Amino acid sequence: MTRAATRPPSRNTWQRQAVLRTIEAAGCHLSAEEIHRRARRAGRPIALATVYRTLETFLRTGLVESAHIGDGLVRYGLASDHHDHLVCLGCGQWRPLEGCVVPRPRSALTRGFVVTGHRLELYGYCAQCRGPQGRGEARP
Amino acid sequence: MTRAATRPPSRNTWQRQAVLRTIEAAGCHLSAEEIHRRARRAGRPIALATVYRTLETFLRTGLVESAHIGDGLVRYGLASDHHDHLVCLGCGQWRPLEGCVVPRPRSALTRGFVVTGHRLELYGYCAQCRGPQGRGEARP
DNA sequence: GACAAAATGAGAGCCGTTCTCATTAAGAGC
DNA sequence: GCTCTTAATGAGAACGGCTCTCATTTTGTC
Ligand SMILES: [Mn+2]
Ligand SMILES: [Mn+2]
Ligand SMILES: [Zn+2]
Ligand SMILES: [Zn+2]
Repeated sequence: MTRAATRPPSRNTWQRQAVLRTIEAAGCHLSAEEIHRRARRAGRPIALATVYRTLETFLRTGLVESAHIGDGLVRYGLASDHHDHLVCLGCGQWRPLEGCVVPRPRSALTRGFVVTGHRLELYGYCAQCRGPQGRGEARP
Repeated sequence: MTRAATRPPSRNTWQRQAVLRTIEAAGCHLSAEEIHRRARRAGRPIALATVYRTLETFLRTGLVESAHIGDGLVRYGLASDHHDHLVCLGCGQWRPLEGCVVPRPRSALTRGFVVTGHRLELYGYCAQCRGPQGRGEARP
């Protein structure tokens, strides 16, 4: 028989390094295709499927976090200490907010429910999308 | 020339009634396909595209609200006053919380960003899933 | 009832994501 | 360094939720 499983299989490929570097370099969460495009531009041509697989791996590891904004794209970013997010309804930008805005809810409200965490997205419009005089079409 | 536009065009079809009745009858938010299935089972065969179009119309009207849970499906439910949600990491239950827990964020934190709304999910475990001794697998 | 156009049905098309499988190459062991 | 096992990759097909197209039906108005 062959060798028994020892540790979680994980190989250090340049593709994984490229994906991680791309995510680190970005100031906000990126879609898979955007990560693909940037990683590709910054180095060797990597396959889109590899990007997806790598992101999946990083999610399992806890290295990155993912989020659905509502436009059909999943965004990926470095997982760090807890923080809430600002989401621009104009351009879809997904950016971290400094710290946490949510107070511990009074247990009277959560009857029987033990709260272990939360996820908050603040919706609105960034400076560019609000524009000079403040245009901004609402997206429900 | 023809008559000028007077009011927002909206016709009262049995399909729209069926979709609304289905959503009202459900105690929770449903996916478009689930609404399609139920409406269909409860009456005449309605087209999936019609369900989507009707939901879009209801969203514009403000009759229904939509939400992404994170599994790639959009869920639709009756729009009511704003409320946050409790999500059980054990059973996936998604239930409304009385009122809103989120304070207006200090503008110092949101530099240049105009906040128009938010979405908050409190994660944790419901009474059943906490159980007698408190089992409960985490969902990232 | 006649009419204009909103709304529908059926299915093709779109697009982000996942899967398949032949090929490559990372890491363990020598 | 070389060999070997198999994790990982690349290329493209497949998948699935959603949207679009267009001929046809139906609504609301006159
Ligand atoms: Mn984040
Ligand atoms: Mn709700
Ligand atoms: Zn913006
Ligand atoms: Zn539960």
